[in-house]
Amino acid sequence: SASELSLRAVARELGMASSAVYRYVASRDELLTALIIDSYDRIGSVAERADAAALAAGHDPGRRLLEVARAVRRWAVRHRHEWALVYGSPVVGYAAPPDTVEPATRLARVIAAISQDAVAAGLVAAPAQSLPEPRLPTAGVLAIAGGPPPAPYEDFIERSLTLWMALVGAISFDLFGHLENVVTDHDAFFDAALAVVAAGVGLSVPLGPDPAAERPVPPARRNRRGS
Amino acid sequence: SASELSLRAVARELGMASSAVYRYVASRDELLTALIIDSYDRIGSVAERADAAALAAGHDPGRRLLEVARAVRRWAVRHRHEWALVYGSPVVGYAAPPDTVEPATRLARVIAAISQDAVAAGLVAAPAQSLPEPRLPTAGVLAIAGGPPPAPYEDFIERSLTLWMALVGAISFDLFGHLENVVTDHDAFFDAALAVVAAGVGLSVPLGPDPAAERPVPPARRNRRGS
DNA sequence: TGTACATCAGTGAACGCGCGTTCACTGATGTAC
DNA sequence: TGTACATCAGTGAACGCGCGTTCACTGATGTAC
Repeated sequence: SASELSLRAVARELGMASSAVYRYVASRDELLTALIIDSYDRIGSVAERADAAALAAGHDPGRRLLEVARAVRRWAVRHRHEWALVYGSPVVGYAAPPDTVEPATRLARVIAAISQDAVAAGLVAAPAQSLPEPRLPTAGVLAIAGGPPPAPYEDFIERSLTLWMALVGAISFDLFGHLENVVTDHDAFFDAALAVVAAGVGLSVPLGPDPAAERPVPPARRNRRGS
Repeated sequence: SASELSLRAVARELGMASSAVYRYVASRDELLTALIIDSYDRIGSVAERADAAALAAGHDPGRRLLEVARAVRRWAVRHRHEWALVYGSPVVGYAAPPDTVEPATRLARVIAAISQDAVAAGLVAAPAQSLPEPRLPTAGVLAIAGGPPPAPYEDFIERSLTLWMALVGAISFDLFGHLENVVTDHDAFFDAALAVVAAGVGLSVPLGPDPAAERPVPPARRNRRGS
């Protein structure tokens, strides 16, 4: 997908000469970095907004996770190139600079927050088998999580990270074509896979008749300023 | 990674003129197809051999899954480009022909066989919450699985597919750099994540002190023909 | 209000590079008699 | 065993293309007096 993201292709998309791009970035690598940061930020903000909406609607952590996962997947389906840019094969000559790290964590933070809320609310089954010592998150991740989780959830950061990883993995797996001729309904399978992984983490994700169908489609509002 | 797999790059690697490659393939796309099929086949055969060895050693399904997952991951780490070729971002102008489908299923078949053996051996906890109807695998997948699974494991194919998807996802996530500065020990986290997902599927994967360490390293055998 | 000059966004031609693909060719190996 | 010819694996020059990058440029907008 790197060729769709060439400097000349971006210039073309913007309707300018390729040389004009150098007014804004110093090189192709800098352009790539800008595109990567922008994509991570968009994904992060989609996740944050979906969770905020679910929270405002009074949903429990399981349902929040489902809503966030669906929102991120919807974005990925609509922005395949950007998704592949950040979560697909690394671009060959390119090494992501440190500026990309923070935006990349935004999605993970949303998942982590939902997980922590679930633990705090007593909704998470204590793990049947705790992951063995030693604990694996780096100091940086541990700091973000606000220190090690309370017993008997000592390994809960590892479980949260697994959830995050599986979410990204499920979206990529489908987007990159590996569910073609494997599964009949990609949306339904995504929900199911999320529920399976979440169960492994100890979280319960609502299944079955699409919860989105619970709320009837609102009538078209033609005039947002109308009473 | 497509640029490392250009026709000219492959010719260079082989020490021949780029035009000589046309003696063997008709176009770049055909070369790509050959490389993809070869990679899928290697991955499949690594998985099959690892499972056969684990089976011969008398291991239970959980341990077999762990051994297969580790073997596939080890291969992926050593053949990053080939892994990215099949499981990374799709190559832009390229559509995989039907010949690639069968080799692509080999890894999935190994995972499915382990899952089925686990169910048959009564080692799988009946799911707390069954995935809702309708069933999602395509007719082709159902045929390979030997028909719908017995109650109360009706949704077991979906669960198996989730395991397969998460395995690929975990390997890619690490390989593509998303665990950098997230986790201290990538090997240990991989095992842990596998165990978490497997738990969601109902399978128990052995954890803790590396089971590979149980068997002492055999003394070097210099002469395989010796008594 | 008008003039002179600086700033700034964008142009278009040109460069060298690696790519996929073609084409006429070469030289070694195999087969026929 | 020796000669004549076909087959076959691989060569190397050439093509047109899209790429990243440079450079001197143009014309519109803003500022100083």
